[in-house]
Amino acid sequence: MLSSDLVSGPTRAPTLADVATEAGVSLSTASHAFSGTKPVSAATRERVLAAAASLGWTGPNPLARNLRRGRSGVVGIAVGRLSTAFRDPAALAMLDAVSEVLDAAGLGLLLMPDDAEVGLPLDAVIYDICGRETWGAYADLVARDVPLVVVEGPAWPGTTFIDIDHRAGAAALGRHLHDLGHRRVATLTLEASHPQREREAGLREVFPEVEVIGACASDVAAAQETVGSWWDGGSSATAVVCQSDVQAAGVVVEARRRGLDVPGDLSVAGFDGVVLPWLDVELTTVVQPLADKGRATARAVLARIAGEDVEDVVLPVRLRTGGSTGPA
Amino acid sequence: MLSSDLVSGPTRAPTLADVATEAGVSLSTASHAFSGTKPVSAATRERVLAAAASLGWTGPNPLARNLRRGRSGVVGIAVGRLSTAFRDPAALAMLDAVSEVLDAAGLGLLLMPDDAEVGLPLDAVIYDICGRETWGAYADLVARDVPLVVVEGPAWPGTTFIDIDHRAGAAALGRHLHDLGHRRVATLTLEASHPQREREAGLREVFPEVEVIGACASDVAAAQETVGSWWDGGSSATAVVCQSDVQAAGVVVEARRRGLDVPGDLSVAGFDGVVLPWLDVELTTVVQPLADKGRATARAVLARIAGEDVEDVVLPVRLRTGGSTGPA
DNA sequence: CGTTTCGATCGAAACGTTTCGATGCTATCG
DNA sequence: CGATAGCATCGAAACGTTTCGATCGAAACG
Repeated sequence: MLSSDLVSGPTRAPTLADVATEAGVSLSTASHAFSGTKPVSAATRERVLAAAASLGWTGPNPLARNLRRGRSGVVGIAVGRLSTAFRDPAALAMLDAVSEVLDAAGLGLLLMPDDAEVGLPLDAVIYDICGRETWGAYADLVARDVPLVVVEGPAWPGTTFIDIDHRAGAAALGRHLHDLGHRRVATLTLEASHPQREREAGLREVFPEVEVIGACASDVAAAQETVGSWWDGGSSATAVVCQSDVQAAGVVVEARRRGLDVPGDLSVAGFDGVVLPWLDVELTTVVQPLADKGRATARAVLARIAGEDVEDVVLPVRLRTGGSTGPA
Repeated sequence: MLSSDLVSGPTRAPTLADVATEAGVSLSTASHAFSGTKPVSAATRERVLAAAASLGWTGPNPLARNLRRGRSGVVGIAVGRLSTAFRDPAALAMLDAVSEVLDAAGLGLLLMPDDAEVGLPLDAVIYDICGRETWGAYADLVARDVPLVVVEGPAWPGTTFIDIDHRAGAAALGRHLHDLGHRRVATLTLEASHPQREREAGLREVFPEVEVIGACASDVAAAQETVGSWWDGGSSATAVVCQSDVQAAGVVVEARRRGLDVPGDLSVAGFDGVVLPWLDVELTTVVQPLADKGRATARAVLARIAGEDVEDVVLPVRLRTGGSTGPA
């Protein structure tokens, strides 16, 4: 009872309509047999499944389903250049959590290099700030009414925010150093951005006169270079506060290269609370709940897609003292 | 001449049909005015564009366009758990190149956690082996006739392969160590996989009796632990050959922690040729053209999508000697 | 001036689903 | 026994494009 063309040419892939015909039921019944949206008698379902198998039908065409449903099942995540965005383990940890939640909800995660034209159907977009401030696609996405979730970002209208308490974390770190007797403190910053501004404000609650070494990406080599040329310029401090553990690691490496002992001659603090197995000192750092942040982000995405109202989230951080800071 | 409902309820987003009506042209003409598929008089185009602007039409609905075209514009890339897959800079460098080429072609890159059910419309899928051998979605994708490009993978029917010359690289590395006088050589491996088997074969061309320390992921901590317990078990060698620079870095770190000098007491070699700024010794390694590999992969994807025949690719590697290896 | 060619426009047919509403039909209830 | 409910099934209408083929003038040609 196979369908006609055994001598077929470039066989068109079978559609649900073909399956329905083969099974001798209507298109809608065939659909229900698969989706389970409406009840179908066992016998009929059997027949439909058999027809599908015999025709080699591989399930509903996702393109058609998407159009019908008005959903693509894909969430975009805007990152800068991939290799720089994910070089920091903190970004990865968060991405991991996002992916896990989205995956469980049957959604895919699409990497959006920063300035990509978005000709793709996205159900929502996550914008993970990494020291960036502008976003080429923002206006376009707003115009298209795509739900937007911004992580650690500036206040853009129409977006949901997921953030951490940068200021409190930085302030706690400042107090820790102050308690240790440090007075000449310098800081290595990220590019101007919301998290950077908040953290600097927190640090200045304790050290109003903190010196800015310079700004660089969250990258070991970049941090080495930036702090290195600062030292080369004759500057110094008893403690350096960084904006990521990766930066801090760069400062530690560079300090040692120059014969400085950490924490004997120099205290170094980071931010994030990631694990850097290759660094033989445990960094004093502000631990942020990366997995929670990722999950909160993903949950916000799901809620926004579902059309629910979503409240912004600010997650707490905590200070973890390690061996990279000591008495001044 | 604005359309009717100024007091509209939950306004349905305007469609191209609305634009056409507003502009007083047919649907097909409106479509042509945007896509440029067929010539349209300047005056008409003007009118259509104006109508689109006045209605706030944001361009063709990607879902509908995709269904019509039979393309989704999305390419999947199968990775394991994201955080482990991208912890190695080598994976990132390659991903970066893939993304760049795909992006230029207007395609998006979707991260596929390994065992995800693929209910999404993918134009093609990249399977980047990272010591993995099986692939849950493989059968499904083949059944759906999705073009598959496998990087460094086993020979699966119907897929295009992008590979590097593992064996020659490993053999060159072996000869280098042999020339330095090493005879007691051990190797840290990846999980059993095509690249691992090839590399081990290459190494055995020079050291048939090479001892296997153990298998672990390309991760500093994992490498430290694996080689550490091997040493703890009383084993030793004058040189350790690793399957990635990250593994090699782990071995270097662990060796030093135990008071071994590299390369004085122990030579360590890696694979990949990535930059690890925090490691103060330049690794002897097999440099693989990561960006080329990524570009070749992306080009293969594009060609397969276009329905062209694509030949498998094997890229050459070269030995780079650094300060991590020395006389036995 | 009759014929051909070409450019601009239009109508209609896909693309392959999901889902709304309607239609019988068989049990259930009072 | 008539009214009501519930189940299985069906037909048809979306979803919003792109594109094929046809039509209609006007310009170009001999």
